[in-house]
Amino acid sequence: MTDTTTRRYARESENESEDESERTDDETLTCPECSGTLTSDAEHGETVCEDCGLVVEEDEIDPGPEWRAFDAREKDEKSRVGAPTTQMMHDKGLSTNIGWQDKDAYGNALSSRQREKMQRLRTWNERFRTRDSRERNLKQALGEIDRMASALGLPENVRETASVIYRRALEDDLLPGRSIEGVATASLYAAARKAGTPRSLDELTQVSRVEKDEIARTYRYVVRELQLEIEPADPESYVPRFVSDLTLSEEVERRARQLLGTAKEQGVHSGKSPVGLAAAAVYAASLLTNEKVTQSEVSEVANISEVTIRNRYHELLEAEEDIHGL
DNA sequence: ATGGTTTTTACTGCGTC
DNA sequence: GACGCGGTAAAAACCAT
Repeated sequence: MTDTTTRRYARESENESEDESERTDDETLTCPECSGTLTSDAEHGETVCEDCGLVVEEDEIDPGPEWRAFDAREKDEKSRVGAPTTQMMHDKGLSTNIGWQDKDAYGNALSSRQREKMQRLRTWNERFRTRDSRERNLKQALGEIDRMASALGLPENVRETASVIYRRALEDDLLPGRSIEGVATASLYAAARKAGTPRSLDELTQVSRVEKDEIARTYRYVVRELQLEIEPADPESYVPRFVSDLTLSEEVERRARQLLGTAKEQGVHSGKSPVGLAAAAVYAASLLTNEKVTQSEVSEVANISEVTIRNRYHELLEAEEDIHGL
């Protein structure tokens, strides 16, 4: 479950991508406390920082099987159940599905009489499955979330989180007076930020059927009502995306993070838009590493004005100098 | 609504290829 | 002459009050 977690923000450069071989299915993240590497441990249901031991998430449920199978035949023999539950389907994937093939459990064709019966059952089952408005509501919203998430290239776990948020909004009766679309978009926006793979409101607006103002308004509302704790986006979380969109090296990414780090220590960053800071850091880093990109290129991928980049990157470089001046 | 802050828009001047 | 860059002033957007 924990393997499709947040996008991987490569921050290593010392250990030359060697020791990856052992646990390739564990995506690496960084610890919020000491920025060490996080390791997810499905058996204990925890995500732990290797350096400081901080347990980031507890009590995750491992929906996988408790047995191991070494080939397809064993898997067939040991498996007793269907697919794991998922928040991404409106009924968590738990409802009954009647197969479309007119075959019985042994694969034999059904008599015409039985076929008619099955057809009626299918109809009724479908009606019950999506009967009350809540379920239909959810169905539509989750579809939207899925659509927007893939348009924005957001990983599956973000969609799951968005689904959970939406579900809670629905349960707390936050929907009346607000559009399904709006709440769905707001949920996704919140989920992306929470997962450390933020997308700007502008980006959300591009894929949503709802106006920017409404998204922002609904987002604030949902966050307040559900008491979601979402810190302001960390500029660093935008860096990898910009770097890769501009096809720059790891080195640039490292420098950019470093610049943002010192800027943070100096407190230069408060009140400024995280996106602007990230863009400026990437630009400044590209200068420092002789992999120059133009301001307009950066402004393009970051959706930020060149003026802002200029202002910010001066401040970043000043902060850097002040540190060295000590 | 209001005022303070930040970002954007638009424009200008300078140096380089 | 086009392009990249820096700077500025005024407008627009944003946020807390």
